Amino acid sequence: MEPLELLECSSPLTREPLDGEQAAGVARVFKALGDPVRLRILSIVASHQGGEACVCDLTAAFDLSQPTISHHLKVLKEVGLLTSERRASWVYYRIVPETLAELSGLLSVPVTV
Amino acid sequence: MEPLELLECSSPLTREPLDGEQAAGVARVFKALGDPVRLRILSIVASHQGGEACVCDLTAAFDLSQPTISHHLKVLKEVGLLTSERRASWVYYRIVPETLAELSGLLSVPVTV
DNA sequence: CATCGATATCGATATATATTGATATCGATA
DNA sequence: TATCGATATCAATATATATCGATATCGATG
Repeated sequence: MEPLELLECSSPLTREPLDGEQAAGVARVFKALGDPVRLRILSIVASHQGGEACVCDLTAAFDLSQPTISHHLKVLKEVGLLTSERRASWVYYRIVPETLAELSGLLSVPVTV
Repeated sequence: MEPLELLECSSPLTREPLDGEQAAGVARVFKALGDPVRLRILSIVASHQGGEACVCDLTAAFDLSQPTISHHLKVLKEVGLLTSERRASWVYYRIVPETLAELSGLLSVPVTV
C-alpha cells in the first residue's frame, strides 16, 4: 500500500462528503496519529535539532521497549508521516511536512459557509 | 472523561515535544478521526444543508446498521467533534468547528525553522 | 571474518474496537 | 395510555493493535 498521495486533491472536510476511497486513505493517516506514543514521537522528531532524531533518541525518551518504538516508527513511516535515512549504524527519522500540511488543510474550517 | 479542552493551549506539533498528558488528549481526537466511516459521517454532517444532519440522513448514507452509526456518532461526540440536539423524534448532529480548528492548527507546519 | 552495537522483524498475548441483533428509551400521536 | 417511528444502549463476537522477549539484520571495527 502506497504511503499517501490520497490527500492530494482533497478539499476541506466541510465542503463535500468524502467518498469511501478518500475516507479510507485519510483515515489511515489519522489512525496513525491516534496514539499518544506516536504523537510524542512525531513531536520529538520535529522539534529535535536539525529536524531529525535517531531511534536511540526515541527509545531513550520512553519507558517502552525498543521493538515497540520500532513498531510505531514503522506505522508513521507507512502512512507518510515520517521518512528515515540510515547513516552508519544509526537510522534518522524526519517528519514529512507535506503530509502534515495536507491534513491541516483538510481540517481547516472555512470562515463559515 | 471530558470532551476536549486539552488542545486549548497546544502549540504546533513541531515546536516542542508533547508531554504524555497532552499527547493522550490529542490522540483521543485523532483516533476518532482514524476511521473511514467516521470521517465520512463528519463530512456528510458538515456539508449538509444548514450544517446539520439527522441520524436518519446518516444511516441512509451507509450500508451499515443503525446501532453501528449510533456508535460512531457517540465516539465523535465524546471527543468533541460533534454536538447533537434533539428536535421532536429526530436527533441532529453538527460539527464543532473549534475542535477541527484546534487540530488543524496543531498540524500546521511553520514556514520551516 | 568474528564481534559488537543499533535497529528491524517475528511470534505470542492481552486489550481495544467495529459490527450486529435484540432490546430499551423517548417523543409524537391516535 | 397503547402504539409507532427514531435513536440509543446492551451483549456477544470477530478482528485489529499495542506490547514484549527472542532473534535476525546490518554497518562498523578489531
